[in-house]
Amino acid sequence: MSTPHQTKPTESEMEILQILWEKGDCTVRDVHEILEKSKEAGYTTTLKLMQIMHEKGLVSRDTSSKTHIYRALVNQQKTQQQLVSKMIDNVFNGSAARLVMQALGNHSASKDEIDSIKKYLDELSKK
Amino acid sequence: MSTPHQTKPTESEMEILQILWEKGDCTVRDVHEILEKSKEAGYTTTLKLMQIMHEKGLVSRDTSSKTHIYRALVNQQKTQQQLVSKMIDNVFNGSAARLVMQALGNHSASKDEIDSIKKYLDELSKK
DNA sequence: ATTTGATTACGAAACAATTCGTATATCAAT
DNA sequence: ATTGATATACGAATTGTTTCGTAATCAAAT
Repeated sequence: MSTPHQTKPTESEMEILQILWEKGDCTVRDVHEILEKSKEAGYTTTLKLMQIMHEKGLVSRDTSSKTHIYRALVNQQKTQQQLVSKMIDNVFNGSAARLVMQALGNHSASKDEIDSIKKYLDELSKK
Repeated sequence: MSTPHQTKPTESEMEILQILWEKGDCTVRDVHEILEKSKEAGYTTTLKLMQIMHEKGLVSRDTSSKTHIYRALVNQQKTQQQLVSKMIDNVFNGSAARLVMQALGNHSASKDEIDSIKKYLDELSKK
């Protein structure tokens, strides 16, 4: 019995998954309105993407009413893990530590974030 | 004066850049032989990829002898930063901390690695 | 000089991702 | 019933990536 090999979501698909993970059940319009804030896109483009995601099994779809309701089917943690692992391999030659430092070296991490990571590392060390 | 907008390398291009960053100057055959260890690929496929990378300005090419010599033109740190930033946005909703924890939560990080990250974080905090 | 082997050049096929126009269906308001 | 607004379905164009076959070129060995 083999796991049904989950194919890696594309960038556009990730944008949509983010929204579904946060909001839960969504119509195409729900998703599209959020997407529009950060991106130029036609409605039917978003629709088509979500239909394809359904074909791929990334999302479920409730078609009982005229307006379909979508929901993420793939797990957020698992998907993130999958993508991070790939990046560690493909970009950082297998070293998780180097990825971490690169991610933190940037301005992007705030003092609070750094503290919470420290705490997390302490937890890890204990084991 | 605008920066010459460096387009994000594809996965295959990253595989090749990794090799060039490590080895320095390489012929197509050099690269191909290393690539073959971890991947099925024809020689002309590798050649074509490197030619395209040259067109894109990712690598330089010395054609003074019959066998051309390639070298990475893009900076390793900058490229990694670019890809990590994109992933933080696209996969982790802008939170570097969450990416870091995801990367570390995995089996992958050893005790030594964790310690070196801690040290790094202390340096960061001081500023 | 000819052959052999390795190299680059070129083009095209195969595939995947993205975008959107147009057609069709449904429902609610008139 | 008709209209208008909104939804999905479908197909196709566009663009980017990957793959590789074939031809042309060159150099070394015979």
